[in-house]
Amino acid sequence: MGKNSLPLSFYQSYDTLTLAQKLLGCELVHDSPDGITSGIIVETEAYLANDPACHAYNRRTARTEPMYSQAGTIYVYLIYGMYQCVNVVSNAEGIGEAVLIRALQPVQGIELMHQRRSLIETKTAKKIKAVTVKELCRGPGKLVKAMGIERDLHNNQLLDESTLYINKPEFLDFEIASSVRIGINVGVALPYRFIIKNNLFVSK
DNA sequence: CCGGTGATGTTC
DNA sequence: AACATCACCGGG
Repeated sequence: MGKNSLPLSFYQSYDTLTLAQKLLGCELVHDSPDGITSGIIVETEAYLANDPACHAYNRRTARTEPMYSQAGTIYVYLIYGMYQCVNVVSNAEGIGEAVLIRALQPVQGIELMHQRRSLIETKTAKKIKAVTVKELCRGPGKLVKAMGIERDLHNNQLLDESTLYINKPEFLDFEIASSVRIGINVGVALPYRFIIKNNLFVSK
């Protein structure tokens, strides 16, 4: 928390495709009761209002309503019954767009991230094999688990008095590469995925 | 490869 | 009320 965190005006200053790139190199921080965890954002995807892969595409419902609120709002959703993903809402109020955070390079609270990732919530709660630091936040479901992001953050804002916020860029000198997005069936040709080129913490 | 898992949106 | 869909992950 403090002077390094991005103000709402930052999220409001760019269109969604630009914001998805501007967030690369910034530090996502979660100040939870268990401790602080954080990581550099190394991979994002943009979801636009005219984009069939976007949850808010031709839909304005209870679930997608936060996507229509002001930029800097947090959109968390359940996917495949088991995993949560976190998005930064973008663009003006009334336009349903967001940026999905897909991978982090862990910085703070790495031990806590390991603890959170070490169990899966099956009936048996059996242990999964040990993960390396590189694997801790490599994927949208994994990073939400490692960061301890819960559904209660949904529809909150990324203010510095929030428990979840984003700091100004830690990395400044890098190249951005773009590609098609992962795991979707529509809008497959759109090059709306952005990564820090040559970063080892990007997902496959 | 393939199945687990449950909310959501759409259709009937 | 029933069904198809899904911005994922881990086991094999």
